[in-house]
Amino acid sequence: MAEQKEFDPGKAPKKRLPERDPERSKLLLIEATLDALAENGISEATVSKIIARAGVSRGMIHLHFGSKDALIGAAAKLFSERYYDEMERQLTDAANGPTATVLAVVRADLGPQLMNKKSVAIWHALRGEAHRNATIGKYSNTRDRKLRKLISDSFAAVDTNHKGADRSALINDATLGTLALLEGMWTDFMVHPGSFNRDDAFRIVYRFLGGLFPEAFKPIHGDCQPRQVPK
Amino acid sequence: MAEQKEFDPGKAPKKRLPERDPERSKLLLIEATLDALAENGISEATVSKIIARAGVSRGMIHLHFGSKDALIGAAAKLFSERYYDEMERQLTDAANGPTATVLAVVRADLGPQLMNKKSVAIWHALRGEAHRNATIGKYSNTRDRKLRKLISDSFAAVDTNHKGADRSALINDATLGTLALLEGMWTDFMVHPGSFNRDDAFRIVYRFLGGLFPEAFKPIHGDCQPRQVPK
DNA sequence: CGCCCTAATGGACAACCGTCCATTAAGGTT
DNA sequence: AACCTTAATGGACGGTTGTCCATTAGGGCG
Repeated sequence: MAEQKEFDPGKAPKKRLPERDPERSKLLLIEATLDALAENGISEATVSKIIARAGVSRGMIHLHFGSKDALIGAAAKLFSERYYDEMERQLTDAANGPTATVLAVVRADLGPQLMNKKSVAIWHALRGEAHRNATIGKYSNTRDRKLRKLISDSFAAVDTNHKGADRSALINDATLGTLALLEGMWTDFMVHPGSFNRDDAFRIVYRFLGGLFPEAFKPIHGDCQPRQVPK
Repeated sequence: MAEQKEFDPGKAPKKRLPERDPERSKLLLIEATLDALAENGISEATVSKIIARAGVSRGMIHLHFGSKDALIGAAAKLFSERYYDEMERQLTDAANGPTATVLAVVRADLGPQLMNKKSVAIWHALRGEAHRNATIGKYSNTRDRKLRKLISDSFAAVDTNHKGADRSALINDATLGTLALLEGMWTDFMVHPGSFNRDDAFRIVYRFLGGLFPEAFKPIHGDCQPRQVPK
């Protein structure tokens, strides 16, 4: 099984790729793991299902990763890295000033490249196993910390009117609140994929920001709404 | 094991409870299931572990519930009912006016009776399996819908200044935003149980509410903070 | 070509999974 | 007492799990 090699028109016309490629095999397995997690949750992401998806033999997981848990850890690592890479890619597109940065983070997190059925399903599947697999916890925490610092610094640059304890409390509240709100939006998206609306979600976060920093995030009234979330 | 009957001083002095009690057995199994989910996640909540915790024999699950999935569904049902029962109990304590109701809901959801390590772990374990077990999805949606209606109605009563489309959008945003914020706080509590602070979480939600309804939820300044979260 | 290194295979393995059922026994009724 | 209903038991069952390893075979080098 799984030896189809795309499809074979006639007589193998351009067999240039090496038949043995450990890096490709690893990636195939990780990709298959993410697919399995997204589609069926952690309890269905078994060795048999994963190797069937990847189209490789049973021994590959032990050969390249040592164990299934290590494979899942590697999948969590790649997933986390891809999230942050895509986030950074979108930030360089529109990085002028702290206010724009915060809005760009929110817009990116709620956009279809980062928040979609597959990534949200993977995220929740991994969350449920984070306490059992140390690698998962490690990489979801890494992502979390990077994002936290990014927007915390932006809020610090936004807020130029306060001082002292008030100021640091406000920045901290804005950071934690924004992250919690986005986290909750991901859950909402997963639970109600049909009725969830990206623009509504963005507007809600914007209202939260406007409540904390009214000058930077001007209140919405009527048809003067912030730019729409992409797609 | 698990037949200790409290402790046995001498010669079984007061053997009054019936030896056979199907309701007690069911509850023992459900409780053991919730414990197993909280402690080890869904992948470790196996039949063997559950019956060992409950101290009953292997055949009980099939006898009383028909299958393991049905048992987990029953556990999800009880968990969900207990959440809402406790929520209502805390609401009757202080139910005067819509503003107070919303704050009571937030305070209750963030309080130690509802949001604690065990319940948060169970909640996330169940979330990950909701797509596979229809009963789980059913009961978590029921809870969600009841809570949504409760606070949505309260916001409608709070907001007496707007009208038309603006009004319904505001109420909807407040409802979705509050729920998402609370949901995100549960996740934050689970991921960072050490650094999470209930009062900070409450203040953040309060700031969100104050941003949307400034008259009902007066801005915080300095030492005039809203009442602390219990415990 | 023959040689070596190692990617890749796929079956063997014990351990465990969830389900089922023949059997035991508790507690009430006649 | 004998009898009936049914809660409870615990072992047996076929299937699947994740790990491991003896074997095969690809591809670069001498």
